[in-house]
Amino acid sequence: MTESAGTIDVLVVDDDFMVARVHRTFVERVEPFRVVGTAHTGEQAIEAVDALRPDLVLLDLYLPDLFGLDVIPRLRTAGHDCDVMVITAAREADAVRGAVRQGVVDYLLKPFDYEDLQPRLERYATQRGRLLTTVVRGQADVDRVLAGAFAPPAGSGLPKGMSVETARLVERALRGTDGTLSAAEAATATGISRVSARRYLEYFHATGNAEVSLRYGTTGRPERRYSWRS
Amino acid sequence: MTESAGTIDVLVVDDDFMVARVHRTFVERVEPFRVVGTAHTGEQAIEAVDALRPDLVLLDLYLPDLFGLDVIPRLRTAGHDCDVMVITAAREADAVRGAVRQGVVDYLLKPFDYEDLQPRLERYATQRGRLLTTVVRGQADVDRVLAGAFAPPAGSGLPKGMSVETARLVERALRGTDGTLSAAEAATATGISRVSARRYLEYFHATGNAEVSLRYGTTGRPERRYSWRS
DNA sequence: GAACGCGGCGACCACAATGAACTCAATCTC
DNA sequence: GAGATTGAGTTCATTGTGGTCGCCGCGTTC
Repeated sequence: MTESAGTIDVLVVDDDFMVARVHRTFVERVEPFRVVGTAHTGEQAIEAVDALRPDLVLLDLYLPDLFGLDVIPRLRTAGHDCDVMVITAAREADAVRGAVRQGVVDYLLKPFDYEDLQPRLERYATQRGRLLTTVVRGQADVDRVLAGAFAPPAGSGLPKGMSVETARLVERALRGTDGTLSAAEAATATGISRVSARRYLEYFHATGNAEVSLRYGTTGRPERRYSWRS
Repeated sequence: MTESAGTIDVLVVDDDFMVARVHRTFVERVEPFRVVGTAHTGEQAIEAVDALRPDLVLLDLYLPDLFGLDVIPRLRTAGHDCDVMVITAAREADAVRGAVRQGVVDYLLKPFDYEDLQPRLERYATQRGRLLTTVVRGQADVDRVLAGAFAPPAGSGLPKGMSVETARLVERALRGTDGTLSAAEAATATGISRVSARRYLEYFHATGNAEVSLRYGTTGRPERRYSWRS
């Protein structure tokens, strides 16, 4: 929802007016984030989420009226599916555990610099972009979402050093054969080198599109045989 | 490793009576888990958590009265800090994303075997034990908690000379048999050589995942027989 | 048109599994 | 009880594949 065409709307929650202001300027220096509002109490935060529908809430835990973590279930009950990033001085292990249990996307300790916040926002942005295009075919895809790891191709999400054309070529070769293919066989089948074939096959394995099994019996190192997964 | 404390109380939630029964037996086969109750609807689940105070809830998403994910904020609002592991046939990307946003500890797709559930429960148990003894001194500790939430692929730190695939193969063979296996039997069962089989079995023994007993009586050197340990 | 970035390739090194040869600790034979 | 027997544990050179490094051609940019 809220497909604000790329931008990520942020609500800043901190009881200290000056601190909230600093957070705001920090966030707005990072693309494609945009601060749509500020709140200074838990109740204000809930109202603000209701009104502004942000994608992400930067949440302090020490608020005058509520403990920050108690704000989150209130949001969920109200049907909001925004993400939450905790920014707080709270170092209690219980607070961190509770935050993880509530599914916060990150937990940043005060005091912090712009250099601390910026990479975390960027990590969130890329991770968010991946999730929005994820297709769940099996357990491997689910595990990838949980681990926050790579996403399936789904277009141009290929890592550097790989091209869509070659990927399609290898994919077709792998689909074409009954049974399994080794890296060398895939190479001769596609006409590309063994090294490249192996790189793409291993990529398919990492993304969960291919399954790999080892064949023993011959002397020498065992052979990795790949098969496409539906 | 890490038998930090007592048992972990589990509530099983599934609308299908038979399925809930199966989950129950699966869970009780894993130390130190104990099933303290079963629920078949969302409302039942909430009442059961209220009454039984479990540490972990195995939650199906397709429930007759509520969507499973809507159960979680109800629990949080009621002040329960139990963990949730989703076990469902729901493959919608929205369901997975929503589950992550709610902070579930794992998400397992049906149908599944005991061999699928068991390592996930064990991972949860060790992670839980680790969290309970964590002291937060700085950002690095917080990051470790966040990363460790899902990170370890359950056995990635193998020594040189061994491969994860072969390790998994031997592990499955060892788990599969009732009773015990010798190195030679494991070799024929897996299709690898006796030497390799023994190397992995001995590794499992060294890491505490397998128990070893000697069998005498036959002429010749006594035989080391391995059995898997939970 | 020179400099740069990117993807594929050949060559080389590392590695995991193998099987033969060897060692070892039990039982068997006398 | 000493030595032969036996079958499992242990070592090691061999081997063919996995994996990496740097080069090269090609398209793109300034």
